Amino acid sequence: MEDTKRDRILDSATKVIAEKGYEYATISEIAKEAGMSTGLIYSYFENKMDVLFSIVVTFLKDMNRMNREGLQKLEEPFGRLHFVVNNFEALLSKDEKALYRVKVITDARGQIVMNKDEKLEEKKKQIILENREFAATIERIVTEGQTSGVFDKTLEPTAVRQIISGAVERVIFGLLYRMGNGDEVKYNAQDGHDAISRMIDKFLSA
Amino acid sequence: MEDTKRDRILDSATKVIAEKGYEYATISEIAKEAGMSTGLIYSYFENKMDVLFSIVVTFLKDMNRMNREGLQKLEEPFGRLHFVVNNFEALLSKDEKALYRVKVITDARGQIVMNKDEKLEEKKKQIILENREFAATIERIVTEGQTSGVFDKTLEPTAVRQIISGAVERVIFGLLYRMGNGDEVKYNAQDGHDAISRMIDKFLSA
Amino acid sequence: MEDTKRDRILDSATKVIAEKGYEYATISEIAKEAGMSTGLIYSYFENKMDVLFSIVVTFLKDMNRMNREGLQKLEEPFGRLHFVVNNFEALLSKDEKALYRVKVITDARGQIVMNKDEKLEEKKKQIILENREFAATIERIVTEGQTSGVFDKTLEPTAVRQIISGAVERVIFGLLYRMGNGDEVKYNAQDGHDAISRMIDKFLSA
Amino acid sequence: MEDTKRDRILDSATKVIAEKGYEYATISEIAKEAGMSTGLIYSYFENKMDVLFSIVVTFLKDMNRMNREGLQKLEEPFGRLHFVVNNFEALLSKDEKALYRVKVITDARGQIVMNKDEKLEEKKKQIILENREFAATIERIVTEGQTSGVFDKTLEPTAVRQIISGAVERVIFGLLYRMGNGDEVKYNAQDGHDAISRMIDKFLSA
DNA sequence: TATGAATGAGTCTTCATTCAT
DNA sequence: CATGAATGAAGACTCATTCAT
Repeated sequence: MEDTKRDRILDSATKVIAEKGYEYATISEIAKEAGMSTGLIYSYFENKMDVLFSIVVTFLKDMNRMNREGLQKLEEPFGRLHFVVNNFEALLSKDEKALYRVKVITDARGQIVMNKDEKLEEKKKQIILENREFAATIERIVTEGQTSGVFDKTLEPTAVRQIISGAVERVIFGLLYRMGNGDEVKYNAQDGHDAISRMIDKFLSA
Repeated sequence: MEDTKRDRILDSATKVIAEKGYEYATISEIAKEAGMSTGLIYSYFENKMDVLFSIVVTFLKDMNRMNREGLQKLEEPFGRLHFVVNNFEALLSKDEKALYRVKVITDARGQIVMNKDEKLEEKKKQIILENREFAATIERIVTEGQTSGVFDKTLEPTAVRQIISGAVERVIFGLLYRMGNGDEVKYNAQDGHDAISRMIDKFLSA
Repeated sequence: MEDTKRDRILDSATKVIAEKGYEYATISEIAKEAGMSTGLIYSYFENKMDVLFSIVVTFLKDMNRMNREGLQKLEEPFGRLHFVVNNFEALLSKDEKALYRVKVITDARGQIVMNKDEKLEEKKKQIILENREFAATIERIVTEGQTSGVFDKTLEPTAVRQIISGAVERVIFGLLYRMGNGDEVKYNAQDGHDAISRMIDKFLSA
Repeated sequence: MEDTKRDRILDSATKVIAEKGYEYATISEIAKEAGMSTGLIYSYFENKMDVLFSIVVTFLKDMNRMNREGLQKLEEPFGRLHFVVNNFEALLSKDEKALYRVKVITDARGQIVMNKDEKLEEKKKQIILENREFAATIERIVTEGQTSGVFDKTLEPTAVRQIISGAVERVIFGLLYRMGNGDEVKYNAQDGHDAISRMIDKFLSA
């Protein structure tokens, strides 16, 4: 029951933050969206930023767990890399509302580094740890692929990681903001996925 | 002289916003950084968001102008695409402080769509227009490259555009935040640039 | 309970605005006077001007209601006119603090016309409507009195209305500012009332 | 030459203050209206309130001087009273722009009492003195009229003074604000003047 | 647990006033 | 004299956070 409520807060927060941005998302609107009072949020979270961090932690933990479990059964470097990217995409867009997460996670990136709040130090560490695991996962796959000769050996693994995650994030962003900043996109979810797969295949091939 | 002062505000704002994020960047800190009083900022800009928008407009205009001028002399699709990416990178990282712009421009993306301020409507339109020009420039190069048979014809141009700009942005971000979220990078500016070039070459080749 | 609090704000505001004038009355002083925090005022009112408008609306509504109710039982033109004036006086000076209202309402007159705030448009309309009702009430009494031959037929009703309300307002002002601008008065509330009554009787008699 | 400039400031200030109210009238707008820089205003006046006070002083001095000069030749109480009222009206509405003065003087009434500015103490005293002279002038006429049996002896002179000045002020206000608060008037300047004359005649007659 | 009224620190923004030129 | 750029104090308003009920 309690967990249900905590999740409801996280869901509402994800939606509201994605729509307005972290700064303009108010606790009272998140509470209203979750159908509860503002006060209750503070019995589940330390403060507003804790909510943001919690969304990120949850996302990262889910992703890393999925990767740990699935990668055990996969050997082939390209297959492994696609698996990771698929998980990332899946978590970011498994349902309509979850699409919001991309925005929230982007928003959070800046906040995490800046955070000075003592009470969130623990959660910050978790995020850093999970981030590191995710980063290491990709880098390991790349390095292994390079060692085994399937991947281009001249590529710097952390650069590859940034290129792939940046590309994925932006492709999803494009789907999220059809609204109009002048850079609308013309692909759908499937097209976006295909384009990324192709990019990975070609980019990394030796 | 006046323009110097306006530029000084824009520079300080870029720095402060990049460091703290738009929401936590206060006008008074921007003013202090620029070595002037808060009031003076308001004789150069309508309000805080106007400052943000102005940074973006300046950046986009510079970039589009550089593209318009340079692309005239280039014929080859890959050369043209690299030229555009180089300009983007150059503007984002030509000097130490300019690196901040990536962060600011990312921050601004959310604010632009949300903006309701009547007084900034004109500037918002400019941003949308410039965004559109940039988007169109890349898409045109892609389409032309596909028509002439040098580029992979199965790729959707707007998806290509998102992939490339997302990748570039993230690679630069990686340089900016060496600080520690758990996803530190191990490349330098040159390595990053090379990785992107290679990605583009391989990704788009027919 | 809530209404008590709203009323407390209105009372404090009336006092502070009367003492300092609308411009120099600060929300924080009104709050202090009401024994609450500044923030709370904003959960009862849109903004500072809303507070001012609300005082006026309340006053005008009370007055018009009293007139509607009492005038039904009165036939004689002079009696009717005195009744309206008595109500006006009574509302303006029924207790020590209420005397402040004269000043506030005078202050508000300028603000109402100037107001551009969309959110207060509705309240502004109410004020205009109530003002119109009050004006119409006096004018009707005058016209009826003229038709029945008791009032001087050469007088323009709206001019009569201005003369009477201006006179009443100033007589009360005189009581309010015993303080010293050089135009102190020597009458008390009863004398002032009598002088006005006499003026009305003589001025309007055919 | 200097006096011309000072007068121009006073004129512009009168207009702007009447249109926006003292609080919303900015020095920079007054300066623009007067066709000069903000700084120059400060070589003619101590500060913003000094400008307001100076308008009032000028008005009061003019009025009292006119009364002193003209009343010498008049004997009859009613004639003397009408003369004073005519002067008041004339100064307030001799030309289109001068009509603004009513609003300014009303605005000023509150400010004068409140004023704490040491530098304006002298001017404040002048205003009080001139106010006192004006008040005394009317009161003297009333008392004399009562003594000689032409005026109603039961009327308290200061109450009479308030009634008359309030009535005149409001009648002129009605002409000034045709704009719409719900209490529009239907008389013109001549009608208004006539109504007041009649009121005085009837009100004061023994 | 749950509520939401109440708090008040923190920011943007305005504008009277000054002063270097 | 005259300018208007520059200052910075002051105040409206927001909203995360608390806590009595």
